[in-house]
Amino acid sequence: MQKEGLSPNHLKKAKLMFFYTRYPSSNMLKTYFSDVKAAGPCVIRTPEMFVVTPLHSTVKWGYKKMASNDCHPKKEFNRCITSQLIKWFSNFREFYYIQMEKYARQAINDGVTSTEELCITRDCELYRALNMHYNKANDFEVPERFLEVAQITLREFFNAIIAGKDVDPSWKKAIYKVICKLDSEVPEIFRSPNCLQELLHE
DNA sequence: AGAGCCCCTG
DNA sequence: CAGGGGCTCT
Repeated sequence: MQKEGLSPNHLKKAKLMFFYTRYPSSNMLKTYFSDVKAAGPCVIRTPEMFVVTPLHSTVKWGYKKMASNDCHPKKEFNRCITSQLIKWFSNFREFYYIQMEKYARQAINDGVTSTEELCITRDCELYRALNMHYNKANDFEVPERFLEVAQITLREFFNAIIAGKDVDPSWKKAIYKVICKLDSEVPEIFRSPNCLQELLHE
């Protein structure tokens, strides 16, 4: 019997999925986490349902109105789950990009001048940091494609910094725009509720 | 309005 | 990772 809400295993699964997709759509997430269920009616603790006093923000009033017109605990639950998954990937990206920038600056400080010198291999420091974060148990075979994307990302940061683009507060936006195009298909196995067992035991 | 993303915090 | 504010786009 699967417990309600997102479990530690779901988190682990999400992290492995990050190796394929950095920017999953909410619809995609819904299909890959369709096994997440609500335990029962009205157990969902969303901000909408907590709002009782209209003494504060108008935004909360809007939520309350929404809840009264459309009070479907199930839908509220799914909405909540989806946004939590979206949040997870947002956090994943944050870590990812922070590592990339750090490593790129470090390379520059170390005297690297050519982007050709920056390669992501399975034994390099950056890869180990990423693997430690998304695949801590190291029981999953990280797809080669991820290494390519990571390398592209690293070089993107490197070139931007070398070109002095980091003086612009929003200089990373351009990089994000490039990276979001590099998502690959997530293997079908991930749709299975028991994908972790299937993935890690082969 | 609502969904998302990012940034900064804790 | 979760919270919360700010900004964008639909």
